Amino acid sequence: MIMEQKRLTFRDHASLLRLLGHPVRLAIIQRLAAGPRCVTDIQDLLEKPQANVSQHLMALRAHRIVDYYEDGKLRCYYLARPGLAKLLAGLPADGYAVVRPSPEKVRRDARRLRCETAAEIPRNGRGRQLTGRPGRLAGLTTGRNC
Amino acid sequence: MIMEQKRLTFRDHASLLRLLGHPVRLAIIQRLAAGPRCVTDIQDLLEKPQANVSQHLMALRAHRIVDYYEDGKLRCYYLARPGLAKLLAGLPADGYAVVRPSPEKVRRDARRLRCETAAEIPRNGRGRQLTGRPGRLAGLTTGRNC
DNA sequence: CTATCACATTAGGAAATTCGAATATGATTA
DNA sequence: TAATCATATTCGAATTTCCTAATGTGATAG
Repeated sequence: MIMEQKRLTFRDHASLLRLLGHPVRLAIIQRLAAGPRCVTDIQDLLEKPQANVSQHLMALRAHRIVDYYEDGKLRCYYLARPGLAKLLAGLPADGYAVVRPSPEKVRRDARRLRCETAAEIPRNGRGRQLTGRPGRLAGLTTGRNC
Repeated sequence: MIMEQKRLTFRDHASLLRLLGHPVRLAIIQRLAAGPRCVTDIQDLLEKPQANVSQHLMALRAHRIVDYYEDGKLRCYYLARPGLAKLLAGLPADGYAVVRPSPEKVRRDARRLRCETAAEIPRNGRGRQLTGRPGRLAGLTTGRNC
């Protein structure tokens, strides 16, 4: 089995997350996680108009989240990436824990990283300046540290 | 510690995923995963204009993905939900495995679920019909099974 | 062959997002 | 106090997303 490791960019991830970020599409994924379904059944379960469900399925198909086999005149959709669905199912439990670190530590760490940034960024001469920003740094404003 | 278990809907999940579904916001989260940062540093690292970074931070703040402490005239942003960032980091490895089940099994399972659907849905008389769909089912079309 | 079923596709407008430019604000420095 | 720095907010336009209505299509039933 040949694996293409395509080095995914933020853009790739973002478009996948945007795709998942729709209530109807999430509902479709949840239903399909329980087993394959034909389009009409999905419609009935979600109580959404046919064209709309079809469009969302098309979108999911385009990113290979789902796929289908034909069965007579039915199309049996199934999850092409079960791992993704499982990840989504676990999202609230893992992802929603809010943390409140001590202000002092946050401030200290931010200052330290700020100093490292000055070295990290190749602002010698003038690096790439894609946007019309002035480019502060190396002249670190307030003599707070470093 | 009191936990509000707010029973999250698809709508909630979707809006969170949409929020994460932007390359600049993902980049911000990645940077903050390495430690807290002030806004100017984030700007420099991402090479994006100030207003834009500020807007994205505002969006992330609104969903409590990030928060900040003040340090003089700086604002030190940090991840308020580290678990979410970790989940995002692991996303490509876990979520991208594509599966290809046998057509026969998919078709069989879809048929079986289709039959269960007929019982599951309370279409007696006429249930809620939010959308103007005709409402097939119980009259299962083709005598394929059940 | 004709009708119907299951689904896809197209077209258009409404709504939401995104971004840059300009402006505002509040702390700090001179 | 005036100037500046770090950041936020507002405004409007460009772009994208979403949905409904209408129509197209291929398989099957009659």
